[in-house]
Amino acid sequence: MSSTASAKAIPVEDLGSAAQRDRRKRIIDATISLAAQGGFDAVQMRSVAEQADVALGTLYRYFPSKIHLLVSALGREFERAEAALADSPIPGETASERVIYVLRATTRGLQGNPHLTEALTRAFMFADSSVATEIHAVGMQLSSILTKAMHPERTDVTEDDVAVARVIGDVWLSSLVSWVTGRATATETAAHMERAVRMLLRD
Amino acid sequence: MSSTASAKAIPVEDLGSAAQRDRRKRIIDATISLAAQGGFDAVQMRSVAEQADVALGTLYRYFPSKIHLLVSALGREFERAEAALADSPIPGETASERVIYVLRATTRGLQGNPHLTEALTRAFMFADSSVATEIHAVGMQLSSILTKAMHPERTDVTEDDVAVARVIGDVWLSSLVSWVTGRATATETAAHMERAVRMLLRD
DNA sequence: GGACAAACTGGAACGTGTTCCTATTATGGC
DNA sequence: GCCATAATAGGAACACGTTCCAGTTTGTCC
Repeated sequence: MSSTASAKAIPVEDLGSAAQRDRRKRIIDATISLAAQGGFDAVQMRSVAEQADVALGTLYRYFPSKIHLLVSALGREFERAEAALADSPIPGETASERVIYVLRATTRGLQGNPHLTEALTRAFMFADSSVATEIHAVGMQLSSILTKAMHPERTDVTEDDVAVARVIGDVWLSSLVSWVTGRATATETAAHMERAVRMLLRD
Repeated sequence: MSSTASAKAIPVEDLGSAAQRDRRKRIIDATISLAAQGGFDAVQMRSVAEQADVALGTLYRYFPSKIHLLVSALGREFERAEAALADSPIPGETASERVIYVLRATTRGLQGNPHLTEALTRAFMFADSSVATEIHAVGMQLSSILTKAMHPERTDVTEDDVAVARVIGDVWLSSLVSWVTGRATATETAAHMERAVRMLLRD
């Protein structure tokens, strides 16, 4: 895994035929399935290609590296989480209560699938600038989830809100890394995150 | 790079002979030299062994994986930074001013050597529980640097101080990752960190 | 100094991410 | 339907982290 994979991934929009969109979907399905089963190490490019019923070269045409592949999978998982949260209003009287609720819900989802979380988190932390597009998408999703939890009614957010959301995101990521790498328990992780949120959103 | 390197590194204290301490030093020297030159990818185990004038098997006896090696190098760099800061009192009237000073100084040091920083940061983020000992040491160093900046006079620190220091450390790490992976400029990184510190230490 | 164990050397070998090449198959324009 | 082009299949080949082994050197105890 060199960190200098230079080629770009094929954007989803450029996938002309239905067969191509289907291949792409099969590839990400295979990725998530393998990751959920055995984590980062189990997502082997040959296995993904085989399970997606696609040649190795084709896999690399769609995703120029294992990291691109996993970060794209992360994006899809985030979309799911965002959609699930949008279904019902977020409970909680204050911003910090709502943010903690969202973090708990999301983290619970992640911790229910430790291998998958490990694989996706590792990929995210290892990604370099060649994955900037995919990373940026994920960052926007996270920021959107958090600012929505802070101010469910507002559609515009202040610069300060974004800054707070970014710090919370930072803490969340660091905690996630500590957890997936076995340096902290789920309980410790949750406690640390909630403490940080209360420090940042004193309401 | 499998994430399941199981063996333990040889603790420094267990290195009996002077020849062994010297080998260990040569290995870390070579690691830092290669990392400073070409980053994570340039730290190739064969190159490190060759430059340290040591057989590949011996390198693996001292450091059971590339990650252990780089995290140990990070520890040595942190020791240097901590010693440099201990030399003179930290300027600044308030805790946040002093913390920002320390972060600026440290970050400047890191950004003066982007390849080295990239290599060490990547390794830190990728480390799993088999590197827990080394990681813990680095975490303690960082925490100590930050709490000292917050309260230069005090020798005891409260639980709250440690929690704040941990959050600042989280933000610092995330920012560092954004920077080394080319997703944020040095200026953006610095601004984000300082903003976070002011949010956390309102003094 | 000799005998034994531990450490070291040099290098082969293996796994997995990545690249590359050729033959075959789908796709779109006429 | 037919051709030109692109996309895919299948698989060899390469790079680097890691493991392993046979032989040699170093260190320790008597």
